[in-house]
Amino acid sequence: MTENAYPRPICTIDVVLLTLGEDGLEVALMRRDAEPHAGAWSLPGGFVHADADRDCADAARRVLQAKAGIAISWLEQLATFSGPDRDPRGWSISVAYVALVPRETADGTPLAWHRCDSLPEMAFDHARIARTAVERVRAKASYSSLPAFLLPPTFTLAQLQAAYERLLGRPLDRASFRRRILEQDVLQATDAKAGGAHRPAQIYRMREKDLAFLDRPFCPA
Amino acid sequence: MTENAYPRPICTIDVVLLTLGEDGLEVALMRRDAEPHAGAWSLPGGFVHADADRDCADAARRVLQAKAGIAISWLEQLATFSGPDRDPRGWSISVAYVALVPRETADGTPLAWHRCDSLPEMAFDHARIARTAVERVRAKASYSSLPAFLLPPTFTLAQLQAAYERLLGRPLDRASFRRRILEQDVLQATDAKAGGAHRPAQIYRMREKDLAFLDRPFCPA
DNA sequence: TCAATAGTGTCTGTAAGACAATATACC
DNA sequence: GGTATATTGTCTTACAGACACTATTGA
Repeated sequence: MTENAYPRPICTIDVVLLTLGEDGLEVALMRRDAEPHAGAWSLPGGFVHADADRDCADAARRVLQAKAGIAISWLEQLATFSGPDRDPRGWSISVAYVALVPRETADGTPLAWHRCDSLPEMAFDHARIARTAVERVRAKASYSSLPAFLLPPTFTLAQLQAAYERLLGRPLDRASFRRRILEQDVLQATDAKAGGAHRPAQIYRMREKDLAFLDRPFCPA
Repeated sequence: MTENAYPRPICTIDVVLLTLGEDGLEVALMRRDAEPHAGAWSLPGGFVHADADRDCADAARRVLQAKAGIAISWLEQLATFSGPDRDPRGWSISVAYVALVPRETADGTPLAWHRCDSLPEMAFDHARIARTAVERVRAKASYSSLPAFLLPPTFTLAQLQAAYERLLGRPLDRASFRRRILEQDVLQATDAKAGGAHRPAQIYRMREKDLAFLDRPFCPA
């Protein structure tokens, strides 16, 4: 590796911020207010601030705080997209992140939420980035506790099962779901019960803050 | 996103080139011949060439061709590592890739191969990058056809099973392995048989060039 | 015929899916 | 008690793991 004789690429980060609506995943989009692609839909993103950001994930958190006013419960690096043509300003790199927020948090946000199965035209290669994120999240739903990060901090098993079902795109057996999830030891029963006009449900929270991997995944088929 | 008022980070790519030895995964390292960290072990890598590379993966392939003289059978983006301290020259980004080569290809290479379970001191954060790659490859072994990419284009079931076992770190039942792998329909029998002093084994090749995901993963435990 | 490895058949325990039965709340 | 949902129990089936058996080669 010799000293860099090459011009440095443009370096940005972009965030695919997702939440779960009635009809499946929704992504947060913004209208670009500057060129290039002014007026087009785009993912929240921006340049890395070398003086302030400790790394790219930190930049992603800063952008979410600035543009959506939220601190994120779950953030994961997705992939890095690069090439000479994706940004008209020149050879560029975008480090993309996926973030998940519960519906309630999403609704308190100035962002525009779009259903992921019918994305609008988007600036740069942002549509491709968003599709990659959706694939990743769906895949990860089958073998991890990821869907819990689309729910509020406490939830019932029925709510959790509904989140899995919407991500996996198929119904799950109630009894099997309960057995599998509970024996994974990722949930912790709280001392609260859900109200309502019927038998109240036990309310759970995640045992750990982090994503947990399931010993036995849900078959994606 | 406003016009970039910030200095652009240093942008490099690094490749964790892996092969499978008797005692498990081995990684290809080089001695750095320039500052910083001259003389230290490092991953093959380099700067992105904005005039020549179509994207970062292309840069990774170019580096492997130049430094190892090989065209790679499998290359996957691993993750991007970034921050102000990982490179003494300044705030930097490294897009890291994992590449797999069969033993025979590895041996025909000018690189130094080190066992992954006892890495030497390495330049930058390359040791961390290498560890992340090894984790990824081990995890992926349990639910995909990845181990086949550490073998020559054709192989016997016994060789494939041995590759899985070395990556998973535990023995697998011969009959179960055969059933599971064959019913996944990822292998294709050739018309050749392996020689040797015993009953010859059927020789297989991958049905597709790409990584295949298994319906039912091998339990990592 | 023996040694060594390849490939097949059978049994058993486990767990998932289906579904019925029971529990618990509010009305 | 009625209704709606939560939770538990039971049955059946599929399959992974264990392991024994058969097959095929060269020596």
